[in-house]
Amino acid sequence: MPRPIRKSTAAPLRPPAQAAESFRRSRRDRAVETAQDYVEAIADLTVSPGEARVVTLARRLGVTHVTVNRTVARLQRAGYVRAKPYQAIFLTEAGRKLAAECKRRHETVVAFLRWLGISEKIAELDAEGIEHHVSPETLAAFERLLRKR
Amino acid sequence: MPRPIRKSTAAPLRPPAQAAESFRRSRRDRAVETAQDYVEAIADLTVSPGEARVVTLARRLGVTHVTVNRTVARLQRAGYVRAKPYQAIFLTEAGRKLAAECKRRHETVVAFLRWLGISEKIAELDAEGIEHHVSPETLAAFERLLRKR
DNA sequence: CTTAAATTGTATCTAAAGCTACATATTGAA
DNA sequence: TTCAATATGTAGCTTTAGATACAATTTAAG
Repeated sequence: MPRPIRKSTAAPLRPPAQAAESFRRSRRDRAVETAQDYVEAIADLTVSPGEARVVTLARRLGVTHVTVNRTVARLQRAGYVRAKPYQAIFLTEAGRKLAAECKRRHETVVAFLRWLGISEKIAELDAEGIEHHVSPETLAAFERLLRKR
Repeated sequence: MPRPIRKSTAAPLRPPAQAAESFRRSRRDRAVETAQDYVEAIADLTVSPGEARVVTLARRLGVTHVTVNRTVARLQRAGYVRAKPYQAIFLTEAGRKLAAECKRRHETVVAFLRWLGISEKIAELDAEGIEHHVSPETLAAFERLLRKR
């Protein structure tokens, strides 16, 4: 009964494709977020308590050791970590580089939120979600503001 | 060979659990992000071109009509939309409310990024990812700054 | 040196979100 | 009114990320 409303027979293809771009990026981001969280946590744990083990990672990330296991295997395939059965997990050069970038970006986002007057706790919480979606341009804008504060 | 390094026999449980909180929230958020993107898109399309159809939504969100179909079914189970086979998709009262909240938040984030000097295009792109992770506190801080600009 | 506890690994399930390929329904135009 | 094009639906595959239950290994303590 109710017929679809269409502006023309030839459906518009350009404008919608452009509008979809931000959604696509947002989704694609999700695939690397986990990797970033893991390498950052591994880098932390390698400093203290001295090495990254499966259970320690699981506690830090709030998941079971099974999830950690599978994800670490994937990160190894992707070339970010080295891991052998029943041993500690180490970052590769690529992993260390990624971790450093993430750490810097995370700290910038937290500092920026703190500058806005957000409490330490909320800033940490929000940053964890936000940091993965901040473009270089926006990160630069954050840093600019923090410098001239 | 290499033995795990442990500070004490009784592994610390409190501090790590607290650290894991932000990761858990960030992950939990992901589950509702899709719902928010969909209801916002449906609300838009209901205004123009007049109704939300499966293909239109698919083009807007940059996915196939199959994905839209399955997700719309889930949103219906969740009580956000009404949808019957081969007909347009409508928001329920709950869906309209959620869409309005998302729209307002999205616009605030974009306006804030624009205020920081970010270009329209990048602001839109970043906002799409960031908006889902902005707490009420942080949103309020954005609005405060925009008011006294 | 044995053994209980902790850690790590494996098998298997679930759910979300993406896809292609194919089937069915609807619309609009000849 | 038929029919081709468009829209919608369905079947089945993939990946990611979570889980429980159970098996195997390692560590630490007696």
